[in-house]
Amino acid sequence: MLDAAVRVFGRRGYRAASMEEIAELAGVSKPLVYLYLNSKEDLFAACVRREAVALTAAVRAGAGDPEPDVPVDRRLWAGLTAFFAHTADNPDGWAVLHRQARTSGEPFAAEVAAMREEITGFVTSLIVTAAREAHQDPALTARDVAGLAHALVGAAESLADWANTTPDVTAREAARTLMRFAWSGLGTLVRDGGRGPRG
Amino acid sequence: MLDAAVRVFGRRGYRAASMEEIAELAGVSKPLVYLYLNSKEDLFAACVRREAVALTAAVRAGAGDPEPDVPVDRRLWAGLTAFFAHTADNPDGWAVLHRQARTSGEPFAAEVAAMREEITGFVTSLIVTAAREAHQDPALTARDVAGLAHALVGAAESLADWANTTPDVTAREAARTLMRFAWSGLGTLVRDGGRGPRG
Amino acid sequence: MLDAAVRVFGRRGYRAASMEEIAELAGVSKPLVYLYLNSKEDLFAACVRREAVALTAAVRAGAGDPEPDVPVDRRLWAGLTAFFAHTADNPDGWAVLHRQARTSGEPFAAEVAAMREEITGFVTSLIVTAAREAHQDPALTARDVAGLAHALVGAAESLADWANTTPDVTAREAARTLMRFAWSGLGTLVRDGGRGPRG
Amino acid sequence: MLDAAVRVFGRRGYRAASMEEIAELAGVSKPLVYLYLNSKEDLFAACVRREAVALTAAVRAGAGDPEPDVPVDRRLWAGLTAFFAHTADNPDGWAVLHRQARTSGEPFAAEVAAMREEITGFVTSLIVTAAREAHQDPALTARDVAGLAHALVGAAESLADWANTTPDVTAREAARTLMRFAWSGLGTLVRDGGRGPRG
DNA sequence: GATGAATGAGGTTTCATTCAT
DNA sequence: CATGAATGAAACCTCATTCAT
Repeated sequence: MLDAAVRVFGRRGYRAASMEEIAELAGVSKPLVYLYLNSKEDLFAACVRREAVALTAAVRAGAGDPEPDVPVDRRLWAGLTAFFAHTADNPDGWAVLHRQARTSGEPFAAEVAAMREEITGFVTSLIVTAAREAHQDPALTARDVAGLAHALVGAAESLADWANTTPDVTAREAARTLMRFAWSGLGTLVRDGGRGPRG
Repeated sequence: MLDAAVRVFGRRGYRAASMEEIAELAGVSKPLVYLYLNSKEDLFAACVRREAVALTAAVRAGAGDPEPDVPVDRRLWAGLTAFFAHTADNPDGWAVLHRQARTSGEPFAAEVAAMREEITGFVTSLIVTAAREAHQDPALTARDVAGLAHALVGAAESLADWANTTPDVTAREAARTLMRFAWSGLGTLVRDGGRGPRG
Repeated sequence: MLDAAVRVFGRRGYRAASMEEIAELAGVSKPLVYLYLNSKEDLFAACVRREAVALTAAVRAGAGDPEPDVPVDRRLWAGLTAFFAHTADNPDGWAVLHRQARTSGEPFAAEVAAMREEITGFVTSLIVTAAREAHQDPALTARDVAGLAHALVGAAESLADWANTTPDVTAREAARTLMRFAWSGLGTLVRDGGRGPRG
Repeated sequence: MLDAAVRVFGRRGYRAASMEEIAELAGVSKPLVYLYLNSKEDLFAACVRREAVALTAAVRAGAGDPEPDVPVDRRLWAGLTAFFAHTADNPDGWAVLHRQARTSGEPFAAEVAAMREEITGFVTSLIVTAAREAHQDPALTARDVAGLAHALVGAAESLADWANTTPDVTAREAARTLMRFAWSGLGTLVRDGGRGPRG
C-alpha cells in the first residue's frame, strides 16, 4: 500500500496527489487507507520515512559501515555506487525524497534534512578518517569538512538525476565520474586527461 | 507584486500557494492579480522566468562572460561567488527555481531545465577551456565533461542550501570550499591539509 | 434530483441558476450533485434530454403512433390534447425545453431543435396523410407542408403558455381551440360561428 | 449604444453578455455606459422596451391601425407581412424579445408579456371585426377569440424563426403560408390543394 | 465629463475526510 | 471489518460596479 502511495506522491507531488488515486492504485478503498494511516499527512510522512530509511541503509550497506580495514577511497566509491544503484532502482522513492518532500512544508522537509544530515555525517566521518590516515598536519577544520561533505552529497544528488535521465548511464559510470571529480579534482583532471584515482 | 508571488510560491509550493495569500501579501485584491497576470499558471511562469533570468545574469556578470584573459579557475571562482551571493540574497527566488518549479509540471520544469542547461553549458565551456590550456593529451570525452559539469552544479546547489541554513557562512567561504573541493579534489585536500588552489 | 434541477433551470435559466440552489432544493449537498452528474453542463443536458424524451413520448402515445385506422383529424386532436396535458403537468420541464434550452448555447439548442424536428415531422406526416386521403390534385409542395407544420407547432406552443397562465383553461379546451383554428381556419370560423370540425 | 447592447444581448443572452463586450462594441468605455444607463438591468430593460415599441409600431403601421375600410383579412395579411419583415430586418432585436427577455427573470418577461398582450389584443379586435362583418349568429365567446388570437400569434412567431433560419424564405412567403393556414384551415387546404384565400 | 485602475461578491469545481451499512 | 455514499471547506476565477484622475 505504501508502494502505491510512493508512486503517486513521487509522480504527482504531495498536493496534486489524490487519496482516490492512491487507493485505486493500491487496489483498496479509500477508508481502508484512512484506517491504516490516519491522514494524507501521516501517509506521506510514512512514505518519506520509509524511503529515507531504505536509502541510508543501502548507502551504509554499500560503504561497509563498520569495516575500517578497507581504504577510505574504496569505501567512498562503494557508497556512491550503492547510492546511484538505489536511486536508479527506486526512482519514485527518490523523487519523493529529493523532489517532493523538500517542497511540501516544514515537517517533511525536516525529515529529509535529518536524513541528509545523517548521510553527510557519514561522509564527514569518511573524510576525517582519510585525513587522519594521511597524517596531515595543518588540519581541516570541522566546518571545512562539513562543507566538503555537503558539496559531495549535492554532487551525488545531481548526478543521480543526470544518470536517471540520460540513457545508458549506469550506476558504476556515475560513481566513477563522481569519484574522479571528487577525489582528484578538476585541476588534476584537466592536467592528466581524465585518468581517475583508480584508473 | 511578483515579489509577493515569489515569496509565497517559494515557501508553499505551486499547488499549496493560494492566490488569496499572494494578493494579501502584495497588499492588493485578488482580481487585480488576475488583471495583471492572467492565471495562477501564468503568474508562476512569470515568477520562474524572472528568477531564472536574474540568476543567470548574476552568474554571467560575476564570471565575466566575455573576458577570456582571466585564468579559468579565477573565472570559475568568481562565478561561484556570484551564484552564492545571489541565492543568499534571494532565498525565495532560489526556492522557486530549485525546489518548486522542478516539481510543478512540465512547462515549469522545462524552463528550469533550460536554465540549468545554460549554466551547465557555461561551466562546461570553462572546463574545456581549462583542458585546452593544459594541453592535455588523452582528451576528456563530451560525456565525461557533461558529467563533471552536472556534478559541479549539483555541488554548488547543495552548498547554497548549506550556506543559507548555516549561520555565518558567507558567499566567499562557500565559493572557497567548493573551489577547493572541485579543483584540487578530496585526495589532494586530505594529503595537503586544505590548502586550496590559490590558498 | 433531476426534478430540482429542472425546476431551478426552468425558473432561472441556465446561467442564472446556481448549483447551490439546485442542491439545496434537492435536499443534498453540492458535491453530491457533482458526483452523480459531472458538471453544470452535463446536468443541464440531462434535464433537457429527459424532458425532451418525456414530451415526445407523451405526444406519440396520445396520437396513437401506429394506428392508421383512426382518422387523421382525430389523431391530431389526440396528440394536441396530450401535448397540452403534458405541458400543463410539467410547467418547469416545458420551460426548460421551450425557453431555456434554446437560448443557452449550441449543444442544448441542437437537442431541442432535434426534438422539434421530430414533432414537426410527425405533424407533417399527418398532414400528408390527410391530403392523400382527400385525393387532392394540385399537391402541396414539401416546403408548403413544412411551413404549415411549423405554424401549427408554434401555435401549439403559444397556446400551451396561454393555457398555463390563464385560469381554468384545460388541455381539452386548448386542443379544441387549436383544432378549430387549424382545421377550419379563421375564415370559416367567423362565418360559421365557431363550430369546429367535430361539432 | 443601445444597438450594441441589443446585438450582444440578443446573441449571448442576458447573463452571458458582459458589459465589457457591450462597451467595446459600442466604442465607448464601461463607466460611460453606467452613466447613461444605470445598471445592466436598466440597460437590458431599455433594450427590451425599445424593441417592443419598434415591433408593435411596425405591425400597427403595416396593418393600418385606424383604417376600418380595408377588409379584415387584407389587414391581417398586411400586419403579418410587416411582422415578418421587421423580425427579418432586426434579428437581434427579435432575439432579445422572443428568446432572451422571456428567459431572464420576471421584470423582463413581464414587459414582453405586455407587448404580446397588446399585439394579441390587436389581433383579437381584427377577429371580432371580421365576425361582426359576417353577421355570425352563434357568437364566438371572448375566450374563444382570445385563444384564437394566441394561436395565431404563436404561429407567426414560430414561422418568423423558420423563415429566418431557412434560406430564401421571404416575408411575403411566410405571410402567405400563415394566411393560408390561418384563414382557410388545414381541412380546407388538404381538400383544395393549397389555394389560399387570395391565391 | 470621460476613463484607467481597482474590488466585493459570488460561481463552479475539487478533495480530504467521515458515517451507516 | 471493509465500503459506498456523502459533505465541509476552500480554491481558482469572473464580472458588475465604482473611485481618483
